[in-house]
Amino acid sequence: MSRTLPEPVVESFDLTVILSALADPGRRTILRAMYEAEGPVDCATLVEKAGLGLSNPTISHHYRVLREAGLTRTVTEGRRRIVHVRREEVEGRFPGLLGAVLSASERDAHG
Amino acid sequence: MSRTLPEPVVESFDLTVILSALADPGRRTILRAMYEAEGPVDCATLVEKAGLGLSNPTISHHYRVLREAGLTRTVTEGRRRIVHVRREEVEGRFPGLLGAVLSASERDAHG
DNA sequence: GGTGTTATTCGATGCTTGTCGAATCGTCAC
DNA sequence: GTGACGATTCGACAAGCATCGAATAACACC
Repeated sequence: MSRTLPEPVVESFDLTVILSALADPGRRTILRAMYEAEGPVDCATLVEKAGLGLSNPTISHHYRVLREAGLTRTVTEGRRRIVHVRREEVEGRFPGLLGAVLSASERDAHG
Repeated sequence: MSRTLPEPVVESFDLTVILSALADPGRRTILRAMYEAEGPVDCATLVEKAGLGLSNPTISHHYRVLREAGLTRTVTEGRRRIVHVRREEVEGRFPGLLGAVLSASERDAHG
């Protein structure tokens, strides 16, 4: 069976939590890779694509932070985790925020 | 004499530092008050306007974080500190970012 | 110079965070 | 079942951060 991991509803998004999540360069790299991939991707592929030199526990931790902030959705699919960015919801709640941060992340030297 | 307190040049802005600075609700409140005030304001007036219940050392610390991130400029003027947001510079480096965060901050329950 | 004002620095404290190794869990394939 | 795989959880650690009270600094004004 596939199930969606715990995540906040859009009404309870907290800007402090979201910005804290975005304040980490590793998480921004993950998020950008997820954003550029069109449609859902599994974690392993994404991590490889992002190419950050972090251990699995750390990456798993970052996925959780992003998800609990409301930025991403994770669905279990067999032993994979399929992830994607909750674009419309984030955009509806905080218009322009995600786009601005991600394009800023491209310009920034450290991602 | 009036002098400008240490601040980074726009080329060395670091997105991680900027987002970390923006991730604190107190700092966002200060920044929003500074942004809404047209033209430079002194710290005392601004703090009163912002109305956050924090001690002076803490507020001073927040001013410093904002300044060292490159978001604000502080100029000493007698015993006052005149502050303002470095709008054009931030906008030139990370377009849309500041506006998105500040308008998000207005929508957010916790600032 | 002495005094009050404005803001910073110092030192301490408690909390949070990023990171990892080891152990664990759920799932698929054989 | 047994093993391998993908990912999470647990426990720990060092680093960073927000906060405050007390002390300090810079300045204006009489």
